[in-house]
Amino acid sequence: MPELPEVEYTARQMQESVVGETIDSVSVFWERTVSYPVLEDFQAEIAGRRIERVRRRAKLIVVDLSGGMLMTMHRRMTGNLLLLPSHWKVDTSLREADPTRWKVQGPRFTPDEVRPEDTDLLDYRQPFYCRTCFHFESGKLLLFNDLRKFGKLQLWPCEQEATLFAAFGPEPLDALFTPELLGVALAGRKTPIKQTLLQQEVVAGLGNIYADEALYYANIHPLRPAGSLSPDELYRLHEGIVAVLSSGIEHGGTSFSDYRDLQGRRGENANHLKVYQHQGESCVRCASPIERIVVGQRSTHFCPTCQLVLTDRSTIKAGGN
DNA sequence: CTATAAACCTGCTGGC
DNA sequence: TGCCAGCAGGTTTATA
Repeated sequence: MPELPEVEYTARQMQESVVGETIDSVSVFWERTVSYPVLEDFQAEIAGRRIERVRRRAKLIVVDLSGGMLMTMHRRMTGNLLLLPSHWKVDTSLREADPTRWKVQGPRFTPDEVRPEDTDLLDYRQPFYCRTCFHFESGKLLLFNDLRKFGKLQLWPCEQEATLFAAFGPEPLDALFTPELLGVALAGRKTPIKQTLLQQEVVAGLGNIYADEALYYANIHPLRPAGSLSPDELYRLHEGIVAVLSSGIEHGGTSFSDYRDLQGRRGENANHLKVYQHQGESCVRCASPIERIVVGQRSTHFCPTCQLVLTDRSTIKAGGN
């Protein structure tokens, strides 16, 4: 679920609220969440380090730590970060009381006393799939929650950064990302544009939701061969990518099911999507029913009228929107 | 190299 | 009501 806007929004919240915190220790409740280095080294190496900066690259949250290390956090499908105030404590009693439930749901967290600022957090008093808990010296807790356990945490020396990010394409919200650069990345590719946009080496950070929305914005059919786009279509697609990602960040991300922000709140961007999960509803531009097909094993939503297959709409005079 | 499928996990939905 | 197959926003790895 978390694509660029959700990761960017959370990284900005972390930059606001956890810079300066020192990590005292890390509790790991699902070992495979830590994918590098081995668990014992991860825990030993990260203890005592101070958080100096939090940023984003592609769909990774990057936490710069004192002493020349960085931690990457990838949320995959259902991963979320949650910051708990210092009067909240972890309760691991379920581990012995109900091992089966513990393995699936993880620990629970409870406040010493309920304070006014806890309003959005009260639902979290039941276990909610916490996989890793960072204990700060201030007493605050940073949780990595992940229902499906696909998310990954890694700790690397800063010198490794270039290698870690080598396979990522351009950042779509960076000024260096232009229609021309997009054209170069897509040139010669015969696979459907929808599939190609999901490849992180082409553009970093797009996922299934925003790829569909960007193609709708640009009036491009998802099955168009990626290398067949005209200069005008590349211009519109570039514009669409920037527009839908910016909108996603502005509205705090898209919360269809699992995504929550650092304070446990939902994002509002689902209210601003035009085609994703709108199959059968009327296109807001032409009123045709939105269709859903499968492209490269992924659900794909589009307007069959606005996004004409294998047609460059720039050649059609004064199109209907 | 491309392309498709399977794997990693749990919860939810829809069909029977 | 109950059970089970199938599906979900991501990425990597294997197989053809």
